[in-house]
Amino acid sequence: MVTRTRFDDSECPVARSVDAIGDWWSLLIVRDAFDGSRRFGEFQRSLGVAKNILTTRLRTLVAGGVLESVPASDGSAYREYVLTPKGEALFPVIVALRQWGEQHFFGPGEPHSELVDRRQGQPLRAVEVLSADGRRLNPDDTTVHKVPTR
Amino acid sequence: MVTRTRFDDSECPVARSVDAIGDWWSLLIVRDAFDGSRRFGEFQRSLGVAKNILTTRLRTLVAGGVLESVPASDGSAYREYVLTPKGEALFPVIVALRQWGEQHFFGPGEPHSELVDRRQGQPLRAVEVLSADGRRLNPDDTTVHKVPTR
DNA sequence: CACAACGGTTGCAACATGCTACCAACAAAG
DNA sequence: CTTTGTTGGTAGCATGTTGCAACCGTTGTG
Repeated sequence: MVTRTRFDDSECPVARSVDAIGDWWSLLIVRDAFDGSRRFGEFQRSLGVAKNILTTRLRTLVAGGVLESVPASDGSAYREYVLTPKGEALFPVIVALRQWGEQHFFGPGEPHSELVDRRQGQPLRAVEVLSADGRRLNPDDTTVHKVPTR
Repeated sequence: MVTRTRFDDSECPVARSVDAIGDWWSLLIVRDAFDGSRRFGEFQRSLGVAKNILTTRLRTLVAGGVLESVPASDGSAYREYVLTPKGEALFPVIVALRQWGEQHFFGPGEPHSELVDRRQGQPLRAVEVLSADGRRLNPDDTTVHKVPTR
């Protein structure tokens, strides 16, 4: 086969997550959904993606339980795509990716969109990995317990 | 053109991050690097990826400053691939993805690999998004400041 | 020196991506 | 109610990318 390799049966949660999202477009769709996009046309204009691609990605995300297709909120006969709780749980992933990008791909004065705390208008604190008792962990402070392949 | 669309000039940091990583294989390579893999063959066996794919992905990651190619630590003439500081900064992204996967893609008793605190052997605390003053933020508590497109 | 392991490269065939054109259902204006 | 524009797609095509398998030089090993 030459289809893209699937990871949905991996015992590694990272692999399954990656598989469920599907591709980068899907992740940017989720980003836009966090940012308030709901309609097909909104996603299309914001992303500049071809409509057939957007169609398949939205379908995949709905099938994967990340998005949900609901009747439009303005009473029209169209439909809208909104995040499910499972989709909303991707928030830390998107924020972490955003912060990584901010730190490494923009020059000091280079403008970029910014995610801020709505209540105070302040940028967010950097996402951290913490131990059960609250210590800040670096990669070296952790280790992976592999499950025996049986 | 039919090349995959690039996002490296987007003003959105999420898009640039996504573009820099390249594809899912690359992310899994980074995951394995956090898990201690260093050699070409280690990545290849762990991922089961075709060698030509692995070759190009490693090259892309090195070019993007995520990995670095260094002389092998065992004194042999081979080379190894290790994370740069920029690559290590992806740690929260991987952990967040892992936790999302754990929560949504495994049955209660289904076995999966697990990332634990090395010192105490305990699973990690869930990654959270916090405001500057430490409040836990949900997606609705935040808003994106878009930069004018000029 | 022989032989295996390592780290690739090359050449396909199949699939995915992206573009453009097309189209049906809906909405708004007249 | 008819015209016109918007919304949300589908269909077809050219090209790019993926994955497999075969091959190959270099390095380590007995």
